[in-house]
Amino acid sequence: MDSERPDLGAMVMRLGRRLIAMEEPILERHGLTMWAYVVLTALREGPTRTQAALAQSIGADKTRLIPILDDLQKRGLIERDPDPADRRVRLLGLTTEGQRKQRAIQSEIRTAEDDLLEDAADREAFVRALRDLT
Amino acid sequence: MDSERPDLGAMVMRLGRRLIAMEEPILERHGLTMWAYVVLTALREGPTRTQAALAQSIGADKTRLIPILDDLQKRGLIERDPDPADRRVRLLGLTTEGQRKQRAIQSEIRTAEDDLLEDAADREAFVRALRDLT
DNA sequence: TATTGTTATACTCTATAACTATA
DNA sequence: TATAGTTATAGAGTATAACAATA
Repeated sequence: MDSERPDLGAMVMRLGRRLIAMEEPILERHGLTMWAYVVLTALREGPTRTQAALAQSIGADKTRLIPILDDLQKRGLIERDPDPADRRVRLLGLTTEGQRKQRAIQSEIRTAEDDLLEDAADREAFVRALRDLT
Repeated sequence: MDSERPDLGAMVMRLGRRLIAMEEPILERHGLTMWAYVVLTALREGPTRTQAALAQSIGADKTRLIPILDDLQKRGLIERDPDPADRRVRLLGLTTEGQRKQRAIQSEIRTAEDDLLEDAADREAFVRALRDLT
């Protein structure tokens, strides 16, 4: 391994900030925050049974989720209904409109990512290694 | 490029958090915060002429730097003297002890990073691409 | 008047603790 | 009593604005 390179953490975090800066204008055009998009993307994998489970899966606190879910629900992007079997629990899922929106945003982000990766040799290997590590 | 993968930003940020979690115990053993270590590492590249320039080079606000520099100076890890040619300016550099400390920490971090990268195929390509992108 | 560094203040993000409703 | 969700509050981290020293 190359012995004279910046710390991995520093490089990765710098790239992360760059990617987020790239995504932000896209999200803003769609009127969503980063966390709201993260929620839509997590729900796309499949519906979630409790808000606490969703919070954990995206690395957020359950209390942080609430205003985000309020907004997404108000805008008709998610469903959030009490579980008839245990009315303490809220069943969460994407609406058709929510699915459409998530796909539209992700597609724009993918295009921008591919642009950015153009600069890198070994970009297929980069993405493979990234998947292995996460 | 693989069409069914998580967003690059999500993966990169997740890896970044993992790397930081890995570095934190090392830094704690040395009694330094992440930002203090970032400052030592930036100064290792060579002395800096103004605090504002240092702040910008590490992506921090100049006001955030001040308590960090206060602490590093008090502990004898950096020099911070008014420039005789323009006494508004503080010349910043590592002391011998500061250099020693930075090298010791970086070496420990490198060892831990190499452990973590073991899990990934294509790790040389990964690091190359990461350098290209940052 | 402009610039470097510093201090004081405000703002944003996040987590902790207390509360409501169900079980 | 225990748990899911919610609300209220407090803390950390960060940025903005005002200030002091020097040019």
